[in-house]
Amino acid sequence: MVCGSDERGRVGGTGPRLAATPMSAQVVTLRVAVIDDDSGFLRVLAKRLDGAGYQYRILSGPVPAEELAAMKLNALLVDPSLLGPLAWEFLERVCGMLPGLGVIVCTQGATVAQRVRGLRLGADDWISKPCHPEEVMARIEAIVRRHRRGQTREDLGPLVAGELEIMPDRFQAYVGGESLEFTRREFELLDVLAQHAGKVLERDEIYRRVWGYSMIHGDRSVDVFVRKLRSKLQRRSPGWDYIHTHFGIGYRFDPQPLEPGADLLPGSERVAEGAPDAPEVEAPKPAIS
Amino acid sequence: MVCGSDERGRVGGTGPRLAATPMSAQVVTLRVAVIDDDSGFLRVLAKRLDGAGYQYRILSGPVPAEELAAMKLNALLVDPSLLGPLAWEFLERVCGMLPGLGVIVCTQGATVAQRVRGLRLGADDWISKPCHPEEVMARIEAIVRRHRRGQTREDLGPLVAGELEIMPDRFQAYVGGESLEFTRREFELLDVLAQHAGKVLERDEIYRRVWGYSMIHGDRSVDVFVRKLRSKLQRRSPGWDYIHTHFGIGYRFDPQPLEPGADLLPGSERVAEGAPDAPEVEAPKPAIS
DNA sequence: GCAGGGTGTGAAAGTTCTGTGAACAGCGCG
DNA sequence: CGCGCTGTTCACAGAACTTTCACACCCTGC
Repeated sequence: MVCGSDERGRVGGTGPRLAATPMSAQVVTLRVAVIDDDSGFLRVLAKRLDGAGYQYRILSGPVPAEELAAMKLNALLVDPSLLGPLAWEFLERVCGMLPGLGVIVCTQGATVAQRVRGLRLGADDWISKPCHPEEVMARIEAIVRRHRRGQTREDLGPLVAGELEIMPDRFQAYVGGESLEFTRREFELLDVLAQHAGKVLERDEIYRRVWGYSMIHGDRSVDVFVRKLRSKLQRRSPGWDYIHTHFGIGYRFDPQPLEPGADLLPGSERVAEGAPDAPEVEAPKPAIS
Repeated sequence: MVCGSDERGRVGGTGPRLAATPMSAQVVTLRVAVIDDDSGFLRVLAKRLDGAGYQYRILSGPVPAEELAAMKLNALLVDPSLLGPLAWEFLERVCGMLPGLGVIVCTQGATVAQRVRGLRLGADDWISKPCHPEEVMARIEAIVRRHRRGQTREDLGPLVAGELEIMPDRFQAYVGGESLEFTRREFELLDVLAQHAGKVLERDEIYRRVWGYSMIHGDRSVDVFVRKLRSKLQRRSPGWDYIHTHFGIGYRFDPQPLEPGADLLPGSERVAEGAPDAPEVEAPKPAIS
């Protein structure tokens, strides 16, 4: 059953929306962190960042990757020279944990080998000091732009699916005008799923889009929230199946009306498992759907 | 020459399959084009590109964006100095037209203003010559990696083979719009085979691509899964042979319609095949072919 | 034609994954 | 400070999937 749900579709809405940074700001406000301690460089750079209207934060020392994750950054500019010998480890850790973050190394006097290593560890760009702040800005923009590209465009218009109406601007979804009282995370999860309606999203992908960083192995948060969603959806919109499980992969949002009489169709009597004449080659295992 | 031999059913999509997810494909073959005429630079770069196993193409002059689009590239390395005054226009056009392409400018003696302009026009990186080829490689990788992140499998078009339609974004294959309910491994195996349609894949190679590591001697998993595939394929698409055995070697995916009269040969009297859903416990022994 | 190893098949045994209920921790609020 | 709400983590049972096994059968080489 290839989703016959044509009743999807954003209506209205315009500008792009970031997934990692669920801010609704129409104007693209980038969130940038700078790990550096060169006061002269910082001064001129800060001026440019202000001029561009970015939100930024200057950090003059190592910061745990978890903290960076909490900042919901778009880009990180870092001079590894003040991180000491742990710089490589830091870089690897940050890049691995925050695949959605643009990482730019900006330092003085690095060898080709060092630059290559940094880039291979996950850095997106490597700038050699001294450098012109405007070029730094342009590179930050290029990194962020590139990252956004390929990301599905999301717009802020309401999304209708089945009996459900998702309104991103209110962080809420409705059935028949009544709110389903989703919490923030629940809503974001639903929104992410609904934006990719019809497609199977892997757990890790879902996690990254909703939580903003990579899922650690064994985390069941996605499952738990899916249950919450299902529970609320089912209460307000029984008769529809919205979220389907794909074993070993993830979930797929695809509203489908449940046929009330589906189970009455053929011989109403339960075709017991012991049907003597059924060769039972391989029952059409009703995969979780 | 860039264009490889994957001129099969995959429709839509922007190039080779990615391994953004831990799915199949171990070897990621990037497709790169280089617009440059510096023979020395090209020589050493070509060596690196070969070493990395990339498919690439050297172009020594301007190429219309449409042509670049047709090459399904992952990245483009360009020296604007040989494009003359139209370089900026070219850059803007290419970047605007092919948002999925990573563009790296590599040229000699550019001013900060020029670099900034290039980056703002859409270039993803700007390298100053002279530069180390290894760094160029690392930057290409970084660009492509960055670009792939946050991307879903949406761009992977469906693959059509026989009556079968393989849809990577759903981890599922369909016949006549009906899902064959493949499990994850089954699907990955089918996908790997189908991507190399017509070619015989050795068991070990199949195993490595699907399971991700080397097969230990005596493992029959591939055989077992091939049986599952055949079973499901045969139920939904009788009349077609998809997977062929090559004794002592492995398997080959190659959809072939069965000729209705073919089974008249030996005494295999066909059980009524009228009902599509007939139990059909045992198909006429499929001669290994 | 025969022996030996490769392949098809069905089913049991073994793993991993998901649904679920509930405990636990952090936070803002009255 | 207790309370309600939210989000996270845990443990367990059942379901779904993989792997392993044994055996029949087929192919190839001698």
